[in-house]
Amino acid sequence: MKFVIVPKSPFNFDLTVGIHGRFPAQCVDLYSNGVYERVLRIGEKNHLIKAQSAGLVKKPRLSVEVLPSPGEVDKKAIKKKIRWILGADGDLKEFYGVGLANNKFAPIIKKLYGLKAVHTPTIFEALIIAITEQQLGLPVAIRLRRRLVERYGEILTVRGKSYHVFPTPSVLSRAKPPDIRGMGLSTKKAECIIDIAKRVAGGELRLEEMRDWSLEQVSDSLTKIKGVGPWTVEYMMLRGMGRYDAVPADDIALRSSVTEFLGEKKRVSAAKVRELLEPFGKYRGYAAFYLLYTYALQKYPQKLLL
DNA sequence: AGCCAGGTTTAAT
DNA sequence: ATTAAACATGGC
Repeated sequence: MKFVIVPKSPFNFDLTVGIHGRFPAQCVDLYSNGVYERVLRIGEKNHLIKAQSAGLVKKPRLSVEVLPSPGEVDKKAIKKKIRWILGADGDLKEFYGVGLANNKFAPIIKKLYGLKAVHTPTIFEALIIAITEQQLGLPVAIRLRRRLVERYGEILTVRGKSYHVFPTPSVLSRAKPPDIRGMGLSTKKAECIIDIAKRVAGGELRLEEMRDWSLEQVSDSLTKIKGVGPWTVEYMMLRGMGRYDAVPADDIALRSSVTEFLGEKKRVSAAKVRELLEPFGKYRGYAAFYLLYTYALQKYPQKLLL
């Protein structure tokens, strides 16, 4: 199946999905030479998505291919999900309005014009990613995550090329802590990941129903799980739910970024991050995302090796 | 060499 | 109430 997506303008496709190509060790979202590829699980079936830009930042158009072609029933769900993971429907107008009026923030927006926040297909995936990224440097965390994906995720082969699929809750629920520990994750993270997978697979934890809960409701509910704290929930809400009112203020990289790019002297506190991003209102999470992206561009200018 | 890098919990002071 | 330790690994 081939079709065209018209994202809300402006949309810089290569900048937006290019973040994935910056960390090739992460093997679920692929980006190289202008082509984005990843496997989506729809129903019980895996489909490879290939997308590339066929337009301009101010007149965005994406050409998309889905392999194997989905049945009639799944077509609509797949199209909707692709728009979601690419951030095609994100509205930057209000965020840019506030940001451009701030002389410290305006250069960041000008440099990243048309960058949208990408999303994980499922909240579960974002939550597992957040746990693996706790406290570790990004390159290390992504390598550990890759081992998890390689061990527990399915493989979809299309036209002779194999693609990794993010593991399902069901498969991860059957993992044993020592196995995950053996991949380099801490025992605590291993237990936490399995615990969450069991709850999701068992239907007790229905993450997808939390999309329109308040920040506080989501946070209160999820931080009851051992190993899930405020940062994990806030980070997950940005990446998995597209909740741009969430700010992972404890994030060391965000604090560093705010310090450097908003002109502070010493590394700012989480409280200071919240204070400085408060003028962005319900788009403060977008401000956090732009700051984190700016930080990553500077810190990881080259592609990272495996 | 040693400390820091995209946290959070638990247990020992 | 504070502090230490736990997961890997490269850069400064």
